[in-house]
Amino acid sequence: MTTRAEQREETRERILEAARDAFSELGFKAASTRDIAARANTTQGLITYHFRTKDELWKAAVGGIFELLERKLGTRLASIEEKDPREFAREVIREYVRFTAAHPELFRLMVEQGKHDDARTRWLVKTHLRPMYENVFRDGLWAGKRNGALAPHLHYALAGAGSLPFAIGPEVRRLWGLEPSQKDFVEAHADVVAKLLVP
Amino acid sequence: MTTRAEQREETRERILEAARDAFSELGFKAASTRDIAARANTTQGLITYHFRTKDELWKAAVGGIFELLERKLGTRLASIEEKDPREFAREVIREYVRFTAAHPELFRLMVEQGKHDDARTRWLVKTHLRPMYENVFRDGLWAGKRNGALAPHLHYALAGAGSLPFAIGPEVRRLWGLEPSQKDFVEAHADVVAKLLVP
DNA sequence: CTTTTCGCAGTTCACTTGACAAGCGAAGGC
DNA sequence: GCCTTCGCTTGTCAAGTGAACTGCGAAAAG
Repeated sequence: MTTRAEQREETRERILEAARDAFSELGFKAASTRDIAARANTTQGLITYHFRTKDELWKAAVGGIFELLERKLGTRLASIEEKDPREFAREVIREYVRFTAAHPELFRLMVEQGKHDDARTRWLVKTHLRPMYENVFRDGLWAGKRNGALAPHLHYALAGAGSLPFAIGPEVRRLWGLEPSQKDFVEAHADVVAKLLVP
Repeated sequence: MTTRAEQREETRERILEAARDAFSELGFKAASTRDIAARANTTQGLITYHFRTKDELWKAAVGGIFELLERKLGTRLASIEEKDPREFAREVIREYVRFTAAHPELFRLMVEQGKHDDARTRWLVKTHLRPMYENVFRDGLWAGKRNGALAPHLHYALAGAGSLPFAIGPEVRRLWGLEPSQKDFVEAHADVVAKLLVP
């Protein structure tokens, strides 16, 4: 016995999850609302009903990812207990790598949107990227480090080095015959990146 | 006074350049042949005439980028003269970063295609990524280094860390107010990445 | 029990997409 | 100089595309 409100919320969430998959896989334009509806086991008309336009569906879907990220990554970083500051920094970086390994959609979306300078990018930066940078990175990851002008370079070095092999998993499999989702690979990559950034 | 063969080659090249822009900006599916035609100042029918299908146009366009890359990057790396092996390695990495800064399409295409495991990805790996990796990276960049199992991790760390801020220029501008195409930024980033990878 | 609400599927509409076919007109072979 | 070749434009087609507008049936409200 599900009430109407529950039912509504459940289908909305089903559509959002399908949209997250489709948008991060294909990009905004190439992902069709009919494809998303099919992945969510419903029809295209329902998407219009719940989200009015494709643009609002995108915002809701992407917003969902980032909220999840900020929650999960935030609590993970807070749970690290380590006295040696350098080893602490390394473990924070390892946690970040483990995270992007489990959620490659984030990096895909960042690259996909960061290429353009449209309304969606502006919305993404203002609503999620800037707050996430300020909370998670500046006040969490780099907390205490006064690296000043080097900050942006280290920021993108970490994001790029840590996320790339997981974002392009199919290519890694084809080119190296390795399975980037396997725990061995994730841990090895996390350790390499951590030791590169904190020697 | 242009001969027919010259004219033909010139328009083909104009279309290919427009296709390179469009494909790396929008991805394969979202880049329409009509848009590409408009960028090249012609009509859509002409693309079908010269390349038959969108897929063959993509192969020709992408192939062109990689050929340019292999030539340019290869000669750049060969021109470095430096006795100290560690400083040599750093300078090689700096050259690589300068290169991706000037050609962000490469990284965009890699991420765009590396997400999928379709016929295009297989073609890309077999025709360009594997040869390029073997010639430029294994026998050029990492030449002599026996890093064994670490090779793939260092490979993606360099590619990701070195290329990301240039691939997502618009985001860098919005988020940090920096201009990643400026020489200062490129050199600073090249130096940071070089010193991270070769301490 | 009656009436209203509303989550949802089906259909339609204007428009874009890749591919193709027909025709034009000038360059090039004879 | 005539006629063939061929680079190129235009028109057309079927298959999608996003958005809107139905109508129904069951849950909720009275």
